[in-house]
Amino acid sequence: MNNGWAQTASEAIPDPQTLLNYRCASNLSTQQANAVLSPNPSFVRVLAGPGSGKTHVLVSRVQHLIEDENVSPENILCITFTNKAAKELRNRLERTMGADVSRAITAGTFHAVAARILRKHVEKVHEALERTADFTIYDSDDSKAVVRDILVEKLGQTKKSAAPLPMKNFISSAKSSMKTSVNVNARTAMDSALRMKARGGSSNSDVDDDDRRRKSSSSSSSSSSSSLSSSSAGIALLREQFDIVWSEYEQKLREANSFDFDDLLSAVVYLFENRRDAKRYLQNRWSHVLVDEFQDTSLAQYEMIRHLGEKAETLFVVGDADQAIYGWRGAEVANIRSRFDDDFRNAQTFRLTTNYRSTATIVSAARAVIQQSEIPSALMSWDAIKEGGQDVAVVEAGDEREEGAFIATQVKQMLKDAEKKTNSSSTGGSSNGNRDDSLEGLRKKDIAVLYRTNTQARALEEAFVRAGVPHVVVGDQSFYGRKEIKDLIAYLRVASNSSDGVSLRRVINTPTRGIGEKTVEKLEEWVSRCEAPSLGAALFDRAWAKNSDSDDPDHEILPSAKDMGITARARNSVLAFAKTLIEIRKTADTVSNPGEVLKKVVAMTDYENHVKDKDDANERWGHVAELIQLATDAEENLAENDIEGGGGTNTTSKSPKTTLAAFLEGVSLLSSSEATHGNEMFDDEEDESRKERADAVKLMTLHASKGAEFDVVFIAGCEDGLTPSARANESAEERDEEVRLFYVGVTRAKKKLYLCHASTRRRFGSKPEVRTRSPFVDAIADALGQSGNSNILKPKVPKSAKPARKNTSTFDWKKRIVVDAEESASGGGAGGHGDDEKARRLRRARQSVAKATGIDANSIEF
DNA sequence: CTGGCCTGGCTTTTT
DNA sequence: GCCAGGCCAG
Ligand SMILES: Nc1ncnc2c1ncn2[C@@H]1O[C@H](COP(=O)(O)OP(=O)(O)OP(=O)(O)O)[C@@H](O)[C@H]1O
Repeated sequence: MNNGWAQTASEAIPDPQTLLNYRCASNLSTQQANAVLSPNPSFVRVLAGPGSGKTHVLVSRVQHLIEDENVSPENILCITFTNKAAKELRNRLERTMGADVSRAITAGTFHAVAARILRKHVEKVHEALERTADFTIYDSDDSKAVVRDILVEKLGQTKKSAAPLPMKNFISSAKSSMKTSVNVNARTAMDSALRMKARGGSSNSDVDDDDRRRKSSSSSSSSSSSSLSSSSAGIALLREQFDIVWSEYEQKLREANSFDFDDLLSAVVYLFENRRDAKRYLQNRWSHVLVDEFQDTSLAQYEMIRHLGEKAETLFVVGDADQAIYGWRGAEVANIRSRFDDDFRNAQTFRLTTNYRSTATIVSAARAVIQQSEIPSALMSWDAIKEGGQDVAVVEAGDEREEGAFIATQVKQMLKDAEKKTNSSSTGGSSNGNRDDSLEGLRKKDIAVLYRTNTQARALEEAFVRAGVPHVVVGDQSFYGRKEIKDLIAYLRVASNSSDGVSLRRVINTPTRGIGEKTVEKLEEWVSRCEAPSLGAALFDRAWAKNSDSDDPDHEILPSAKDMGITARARNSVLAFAKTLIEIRKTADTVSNPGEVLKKVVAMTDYENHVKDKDDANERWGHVAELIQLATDAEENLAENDIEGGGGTNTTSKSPKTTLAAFLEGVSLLSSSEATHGNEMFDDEEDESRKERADAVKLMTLHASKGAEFDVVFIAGCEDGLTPSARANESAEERDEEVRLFYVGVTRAKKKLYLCHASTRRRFGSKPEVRTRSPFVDAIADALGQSGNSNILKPKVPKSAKPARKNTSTFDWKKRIVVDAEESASGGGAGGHGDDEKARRLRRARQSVAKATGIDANSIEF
């Protein structure tokens, strides 16, 4: 560490010649190069608008550290907002610096990095956390299940009246608004959550709405947006419930040797606060820390960075307060606005003021949007370098199907035009200066359709399938949400961590084996009677036996039926289950490939038969096969991501258990990996067919689009009440977050932006509702309309865009294909009575390709 | 205990 | 228009 500590920004700037050389070599503006080259030790904050090259600067900084400063890649930690972004960052580094480098740096989300830290260090804080290295990560569904059980068991609610989701969200708010939730009592947690809600984030009326509903279930007043949260009665009731739920929830997760998402961060912060040795170790390990999208960090995340950054050579954070869109889940803009500056007194701030991404027209549109903020943003000067033209279109459709049809047809047309242009190989841009609106060479992956709510994806996807345009729904959770997938994952979880109660209970009677609800209840009573730490321990590890002499080879797995308080018949079923799981666990302990373990699970449980009973047998079995494939491939991918591997000191050869735990961690944390699959991942690949498959139009939420960019962007559902959401309308902060969200969406577009809205839209399956155009679109129309020649196009929605054969074809949602009425009738239940194996496999393959390519399943040839 | 059929509640946004 | 939970017959 040299003495350059107290440098001011201007002193820190490298000499002009170096700067110039560097700029030329790496394609950076002066502003950007200044940030990139800031000498170590450096505490840098880059504040800049969309498309100004923040991520570009962050990547360049990494490159600079490695190439010019001789920093070892192992010592670099990059934190991104999504797993997708982490992967992209790795890809970019791989392209410029090779696979060895990109593999050696640590890149991941806060949660992924926290999980890795804990795998190695949790047991150092065992006294407080009571977790071991093979802990399970509970996803939202798992947490919800835990809360539901508590509501039913401890608060005497029925399964139906219980509303676990708002309570779970409230717990999550509490956790993300504190530095750490470890050892915090219910009262403190609740106060913290309430403060966060009051500060502006999101509405907290959900919890109270629920209480109200339960109390007076007859009145279905839907228009009640008045928040009961401010009423002391509401608070009191909530507090009463929360007191019980909070401590019970924490207890249950401890018993299950599990962390929820928020716990991962809390646990790491607790570790840093209490174990200097671990903190030092990690500070040394990652002496260079870089964080993208810093405006959306929570307090716990900020703390993680603060601890790691204390001794860092480089602490480099990048963000834009105008793009903060996660206030509703506890992100605090103050982290980038002021906290960073306050805590790191010698921090330098760099600003970037050029937008390299979008045309001037799109930049103007974006400006018009952000000016809608009620609490004005400190919008910095910010200019486009790309000349503008008629780049923004407003499209009105009759309803959501027509909207989808328009988008899909328009996409198809643009792709066709682009191909024509490319083929006729026009010898170059007729001199129109900086204006590059040619969509020549436009590829499907350069097009995105963005929307506010996930449900909108349905109509849009249907339109793309009908039009035969290949597409991916980014962030689609549906695969991991499937019953058969959850079942099998639950088996793996129990094998990995037998304390995992949620998974054990899911699996104990799937496939059904005569262990019903009553039996499970009795088993639980038995577990507490014999003071075993968990049901899993009692069933598989003889934790019911008082004497610990379990080495006796003749010992019984379970005691007598009488001791267990169940019938002999039930005991037989339970014993068979226990044996099955012990066997599976043995495999998991010795075989390092998760796919092999899965195969064992399927074999031991006769899962194929279980699946074959159902009518969607082929479909389901196909998913099982897919999961096995995924798990089989996982082993090699996981090797890349080991944080302790490259450090030099600890080259632990990975045990099968570690590999399995890592695979499961991946499943919980990065279920959006599917999306990455369809992206740039295979873009450099030789294999043309893979490349072809990776090229698809992207459908995603506005939230998921953060950080990305596309030549052509469609924003669907630009209607008041949807975008902006009617549910984020209780405070200026909430409304402003909607403004910023739309701003993010608009600024994803490089060349063309289509703002689509429907004059009527169906909610659920009911009657179409009349909708009005979003005020955001009005603002853009006003702003662009004034600027002389109207830059707004108004394409006609062609009537032919409507699906032609409305009555003869239906859309099969499970398979995502259009099914002809006749064919589906004659094809029977597609169950394949007389089908020989070959035909069945072919059909399955067609269906999965149909989804990825958008081609009608029946027309696919192999 | 199991499975099939019926009902109501639901839709912001995500690691 | 979907899914989880409830209800009921075997
Ligand atoms: N100096 C430069 N010259 C030319 N193009 C640049 C330059 N810097 C960045 N770009 C390009 O501008 C685009 C936007 O860059 P980048 O994604 O890094 O911006 P960002 O600030 O992270 O945006 P956002 O805030 O929207 O995520 C990219 O396509 C990038 O290649």
